[in-house]
Amino acid sequence: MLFHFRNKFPQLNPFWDKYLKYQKRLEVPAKTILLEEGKVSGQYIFIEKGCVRAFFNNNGDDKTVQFFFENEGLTSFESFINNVPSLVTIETIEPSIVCLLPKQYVSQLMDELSREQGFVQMILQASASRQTHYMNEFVSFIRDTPEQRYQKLLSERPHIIQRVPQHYIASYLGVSSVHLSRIKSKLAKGKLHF
Amino acid sequence: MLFHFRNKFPQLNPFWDKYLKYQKRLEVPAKTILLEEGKVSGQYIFIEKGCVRAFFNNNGDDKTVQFFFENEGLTSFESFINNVPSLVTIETIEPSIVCLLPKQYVSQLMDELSREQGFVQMILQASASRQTHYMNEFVSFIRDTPEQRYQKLLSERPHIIQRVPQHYIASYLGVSSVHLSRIKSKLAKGKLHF
DNA sequence: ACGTAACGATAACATATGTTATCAAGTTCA
DNA sequence: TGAACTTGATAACATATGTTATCGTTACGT
Repeated sequence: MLFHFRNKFPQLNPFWDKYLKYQKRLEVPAKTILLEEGKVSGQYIFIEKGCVRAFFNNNGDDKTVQFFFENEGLTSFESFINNVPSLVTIETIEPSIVCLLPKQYVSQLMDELSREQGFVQMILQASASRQTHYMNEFVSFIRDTPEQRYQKLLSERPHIIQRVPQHYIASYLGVSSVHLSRIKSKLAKGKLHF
Repeated sequence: MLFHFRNKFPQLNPFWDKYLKYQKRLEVPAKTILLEEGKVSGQYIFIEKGCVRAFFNNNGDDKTVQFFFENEGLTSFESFINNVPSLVTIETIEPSIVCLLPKQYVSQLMDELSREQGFVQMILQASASRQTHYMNEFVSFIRDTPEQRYQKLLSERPHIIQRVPQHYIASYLGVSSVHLSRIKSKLAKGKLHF
């Protein structure tokens, strides 16, 4: 969220910069859990290098909700703001370097910013955008077949398919990894018209 | 959104009340479209009587996203805030009485409120809650079978099943109306163990 | 360097769900 | 009142997707 703001409202950069020094820079291996489902989020996470996913657990298998890459920031927003247990686990996919900013500083920063002109408008817009994003994901999930969703991913966000193991992508698309294999092989055959 | 705020922050009631007089009260039949997919939302909708649904269209058939009843307020949030085309259509299900507050007044009200202490916190919390709601819907959509989702609806929000035609419920659950019939008949049989 | 785990493809089978068509009951409206 | 529409159930069939198991390849830790 924070970084999202930063990109969209560069005039506020001085405020962000004041808090850079409170970030804890951490080098972690793949499959490191940064926030566990059911725990309250206590820090804002910025990805300097690597990638992570957010997922929730269902019995043994899990469903991936979103992927994040370099220069993106994230947290379990609702958990962070409302002090409630997070619905998702956040876990690194690759060995990564992350910067963590404890919640107390984020709150301080928010307080400071809230006295700036136009901040409410900014918050509202950012919230609305985030909501649009989730809504679009949801709509696509319902409207499109897994095959269409895979093709969209392939054309619109190919870096995900390149970097993320296939079973995570399968769980993101909402199918079993076996079925994703089927989809891929079907698409591959479609191209071999010689 | 507005009414949601009102319930949660009664100390701000005086502000809301100032704008009541700008609301346009409208009596409309069932199947009246209050906001069309693709159009920009220009007003906040409050339901005095009746019920409405939000849905998006896919080819001919549509997918219901949410139901709203008496004393609830709604708008296509992202469209309203960011002046972008709405992803959903909003339509009455029953003959209803709705109150519409044009966007300009909502903006004015927001400006006024934004000077109040704690408003930013309130906005953030409300955004986070809304996000949690959609996330929960999404999670349930993925995690639960249509049958489980129907049973949840039955136990947690029975008024929906009582008042809303079955094919809307089917589209909300993400199945065909035929399949919802199957689910219902299966559940009915399960109860007849004599 | 070796053993183990992770990853991905494929086959065979089971199940869930969609589609189309038909029928019956209830509602609405001219 | 009667015709048209809405709502809901059911059957028959087609398709999509899940599950389990097997196999080969690659990556990784000790």
